[in-house]
Amino acid sequence: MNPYDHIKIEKKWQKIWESKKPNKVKEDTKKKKFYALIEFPYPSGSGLHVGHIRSNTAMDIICRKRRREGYNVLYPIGWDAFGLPTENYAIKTGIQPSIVTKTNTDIFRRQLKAMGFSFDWSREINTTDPKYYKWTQWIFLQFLKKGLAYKKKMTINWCPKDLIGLANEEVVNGKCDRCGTIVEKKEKEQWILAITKYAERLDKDLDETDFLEKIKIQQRNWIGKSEGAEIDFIINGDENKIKIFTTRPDTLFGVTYIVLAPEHSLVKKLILKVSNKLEIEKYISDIKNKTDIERTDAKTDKTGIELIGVKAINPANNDELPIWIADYVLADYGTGAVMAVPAHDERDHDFATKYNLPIKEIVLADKKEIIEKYGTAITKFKLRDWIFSRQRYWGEPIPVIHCEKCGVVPVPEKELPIKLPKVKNYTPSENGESPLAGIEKWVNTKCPNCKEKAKRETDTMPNWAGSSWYYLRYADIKNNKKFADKKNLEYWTPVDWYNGGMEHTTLHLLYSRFWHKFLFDLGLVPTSEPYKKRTSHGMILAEGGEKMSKSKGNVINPDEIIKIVGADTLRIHEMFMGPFDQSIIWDSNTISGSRRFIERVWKLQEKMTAGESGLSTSHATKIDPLSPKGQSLDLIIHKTIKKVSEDIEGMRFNTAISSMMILLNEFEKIENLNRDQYEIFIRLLAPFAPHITEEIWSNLKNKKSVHISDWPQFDHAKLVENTAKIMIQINGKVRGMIDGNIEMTEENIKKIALNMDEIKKWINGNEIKKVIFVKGKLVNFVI
RNA sequence: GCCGAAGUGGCGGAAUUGGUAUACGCACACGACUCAAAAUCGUGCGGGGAAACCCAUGAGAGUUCAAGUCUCUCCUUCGGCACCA
Repeated sequence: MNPYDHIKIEKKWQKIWESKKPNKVKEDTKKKKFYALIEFPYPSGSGLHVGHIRSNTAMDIICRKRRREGYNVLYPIGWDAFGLPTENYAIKTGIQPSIVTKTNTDIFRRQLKAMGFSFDWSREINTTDPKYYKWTQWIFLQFLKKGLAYKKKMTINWCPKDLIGLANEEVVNGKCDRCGTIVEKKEKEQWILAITKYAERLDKDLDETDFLEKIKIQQRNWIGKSEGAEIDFIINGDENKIKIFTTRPDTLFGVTYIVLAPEHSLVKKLILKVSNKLEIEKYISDIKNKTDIERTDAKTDKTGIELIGVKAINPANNDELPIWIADYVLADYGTGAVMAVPAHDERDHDFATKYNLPIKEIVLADKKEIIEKYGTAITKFKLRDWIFSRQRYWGEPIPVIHCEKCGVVPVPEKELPIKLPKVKNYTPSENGESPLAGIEKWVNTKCPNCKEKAKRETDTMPNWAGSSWYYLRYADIKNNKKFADKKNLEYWTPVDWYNGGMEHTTLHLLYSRFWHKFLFDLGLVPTSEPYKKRTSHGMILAEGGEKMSKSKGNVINPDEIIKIVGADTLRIHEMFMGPFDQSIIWDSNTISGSRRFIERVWKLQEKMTAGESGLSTSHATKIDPLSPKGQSLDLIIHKTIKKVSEDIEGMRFNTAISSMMILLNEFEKIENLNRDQYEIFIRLLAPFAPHITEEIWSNLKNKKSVHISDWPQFDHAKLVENTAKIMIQINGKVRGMIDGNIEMTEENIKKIALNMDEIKKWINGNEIKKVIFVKGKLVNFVI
């Protein structure tokens, strides 16, 4: 037997798979389909991350199992290649982003292939390919047509380092999600996608999905649905009314004052009537100078000022209420105005205490009645519309033209794609314009409508655009008439199982659900939800629990590990490390255990292939040896088949591997292992370690690949244990053990137990008050 | 503050869902092989105790014949949201 040479074996089979393309799939209506998806990677300059390997291996195992269960499995891969890091690298080095992307995807592709993942490489996509982003642009035009893409001058979150506008989802604790710089406010015309139009459905339709509960909860929190009522408060001696939003109309009788957000449009009008105009103006300008972090920090004291001279009237009891403006009321939620009920609401209470406002005991009213009499039932969401334009180069150009006469004119669909022109300087400008604005030849064009001189839009789309629909393109990547043919979509979609990171829950996952629903409404996709099931992997962290990053120099390079121990060992190691859904700290020292396991699997072949006739005879005589513990080996094997099968589906890869280790330990102890039994083991291990198992499988003179062999089925009959160790307990503590039969009766066991010295000792003449009997498990004497 | 997840050996972690706590692996110790080392194989490995036994699953109570698992109170860690009316 040759020593295990992972380099030779892995190269050999990868070459064969490369030429035979065993995982290339066709739409085959006779077969049940299984569409498995992992988040396509951003091809960064630091190469494949061990975290990619974790999630890709997990889904690879599931796919390999499903193929062998008869499914037609689509497991595709591509590149989400637009984005800032590539562009920043281009700025630094002067190398074109498209070239950087090519270099990086080549590296990623090589690394993924070296891991033996069973992707259908014939369906590889790249979001930066004009043939791909033609359709990203096309979908944008559909949004525009339906009025769901609009341009608006607004205060946006501006990252002064990246020189880019950010979506709400990209601002974390007032900082840029990408670089950590404190976000500034900037007035700018922006393209917006009206995701809020879909808020209700994005919330409700989660019910239909099989997403992990924590994912549903996080999305629901983010969408922030709350049901309540709008109630108008008349202003004394003024034709204007204050419309407030409340989730507790039943507390209307406890209202003691009204609060407007400082930015509320009514403030400008009411200020003309008040006696403290100057103070109010000063207050408002002070607020404007605060950053979001300063203003929204719940720990800082609430501030406010009364509009002296105007009063609002409570419609329920005609109380005259003071009107305040305060920073704790947000302009962009609800109506930007609240009715304050200090007896009920903690924030109102704090504020009332601070400013000596009355606190009135409340009697709860009938909610429905209040709404009927004084207001309108309404549902509000925290979700904001999606700021969709970026002032950068490396993204899809937004396909519209600005004409002085005709305004915003969509690029005619037949002119798509609007390709990114080559640029010399990728640096964005301080005034917030995309580098594209500097390319006059590209910018200056003709209006498709009136044929007069016009200018192209120079903003590009965010990196979330291409990933919002990529799973649809996999169904039909070569189509140049549609983003994907309906027939293909009907066969493959929805995605059956999508695994990805929790960090995308309120970004990519939400955005793509939104796009999908929009396309569904246009009749372009067959289902209203894109993904049936969504699971999530835990992150792999560097020592000390930190994120791995190039700048910290704590990145683990998979190439080195593959070279030293092999891809199969790395796969096993990452799956064995710990529970798949939990984050874990990388520890290179423990890989040796997985390598030892793989080597012992390799060595076990000797028992099979040793001797000239070893192979065929052991196949024929099927003896079922007993394990040293006296259990039938068949029983252990069938238990393992059950465990591995169930654990794969439940993503409990760590325990699946441990059960295979246990089986291997048994195999090693047994002299006359028969070939069928060993082959079952190899077939179970194959999804985890595809190279070594394929090699062993062929050494065992099997003609076809192990990866198309049937998935082992366990036999219920063989799972029945008839021997059992029966515990004898005294007061719930184990004091003895009987080797017995699972069918033994209570009387029988009692008789034996009461004769055992170690039991007699404990009973010692005490009265037996009660006996608990669990068949095949235990007898408990209560004394 | 609210929502969610989790606290088990020196370490990563198991535990048929209420029935032998610490599977599997790492590390460690001893032994075999070797001139020697590495690798490999074998044995041991929660704590206390000479033993009988006793004590241990973040802390404390409770339910139960029996609790890592169920209930309550509290503590800690990690994620998410956060002045959302």
